Amino acid sequence: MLQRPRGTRDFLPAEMEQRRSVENAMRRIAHTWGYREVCTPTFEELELFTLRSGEGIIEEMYVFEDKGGRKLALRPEVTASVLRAYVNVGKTLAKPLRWYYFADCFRYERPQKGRYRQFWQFGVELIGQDTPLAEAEVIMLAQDLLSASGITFTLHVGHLGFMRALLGGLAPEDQKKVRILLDKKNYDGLSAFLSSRGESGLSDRLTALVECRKLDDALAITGDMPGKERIRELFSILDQAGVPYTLNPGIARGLDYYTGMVFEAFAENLGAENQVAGGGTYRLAHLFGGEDTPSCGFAIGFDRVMVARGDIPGTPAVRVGVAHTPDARDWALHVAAAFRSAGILTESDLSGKNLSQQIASISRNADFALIIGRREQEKRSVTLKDLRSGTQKELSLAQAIAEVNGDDSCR
RNA sequence: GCCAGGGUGGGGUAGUUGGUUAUCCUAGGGGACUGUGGAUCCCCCGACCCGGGUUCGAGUCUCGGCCCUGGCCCCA
Repeated sequence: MLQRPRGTRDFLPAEMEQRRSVENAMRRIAHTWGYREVCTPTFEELELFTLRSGEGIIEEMYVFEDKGGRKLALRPEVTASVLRAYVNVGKTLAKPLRWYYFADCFRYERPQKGRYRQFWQFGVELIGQDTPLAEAEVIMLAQDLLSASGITFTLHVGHLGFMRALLGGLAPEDQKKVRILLDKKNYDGLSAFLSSRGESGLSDRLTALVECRKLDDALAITGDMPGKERIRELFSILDQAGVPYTLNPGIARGLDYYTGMVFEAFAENLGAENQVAGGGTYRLAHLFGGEDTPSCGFAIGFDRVMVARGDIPGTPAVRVGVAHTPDARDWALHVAAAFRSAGILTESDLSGKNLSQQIASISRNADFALIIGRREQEKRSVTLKDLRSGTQKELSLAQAIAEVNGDDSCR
């Protein structure tokens, strides 16, 4: 038997309904913040991604050549595409741009819990505004979106300025090594490494900074630093707005294109892959041939949100099944059409079996049965049977629709 | 790429020291039954992940691969 490709999934209706319900909740939230959807190609020129992240990522991408010999890649994330689109077709729009996307991405990695080779991201980019308020808005929107998804999570907010203030004296290569050691909490290794660079005093200050959870303490460690007032303002906005965040000066996000604020969100009960969102302030547009443009954004790992959320049964729509005798087919079709026009989920029995069997079949998954036989057809009426109470009555079409809709609104 | 544990009908399972036609539940389909309920009866569908090896004989032992689940690495 043919198997689906490794790291991909099939979603059956029950799961798709849950996914769509969360997706729609996120869309609604983004909409109320004034963010509008964009859609970019599923595949892009390979260079778009190597420009952003270096040649190393080719190993972890789906890369292919098309029939014209172009080097292409399935998108491993969407931010690069969105910024490319901005440079290509969006740069004359009035700033700031508030954009969001919901898109599947592809990475060639070892699948595990919350990690698949095809996965979905819900992301937001705020382009062309470089203020603490803009950064705060993006964080608050992330908070709003994750809350709406129904998961419990913690939000960690940091700023690259802290670490830069301490590491400024080191060569870029050494800075990277330090960040990796810090990220792994390998403090002995860190201390040894910094001693070898004649910076032994830095080690304690760095570890203190990474563990630090109060802004004043962090600033005390870094001393005077560029952008200090701006950082104060950002966190003051978050405090004023009551955003439940944890200060985490240790977030490095490992990437060179982040320029200031960075944040991550972690969900419970997700195992090793518990990060459900990440983002920050960055600059990318100039890499793709545009003007240097400040941007801020994040992506939510939609599949991880769904795993963290667990099964939350939705309220099923009221369902109506239509049973009919062969001589009443035309009236039955008319009745079904009228119910659907009224917005009611209406399934016609297609089997042509006798009424008894049709009703038996309908009663397995519907709330009401409509029974349409010659009697009803002649009187232009319907027999509506409430399958939960077992009661039934013969009604006009309009009355029956009102009855079912009334029941629906009580749910 | 690395480590560990797994893989028997669609789902869940039994399968003894290797030994008939692989068990049971459930789901699905069909029939009996043409104006009223999920019933009943009968029938059907459908599995040992794939390939090599050992053996008279492999679901069972062995090797390789694939896939799944955790974890490591990575994480744009």
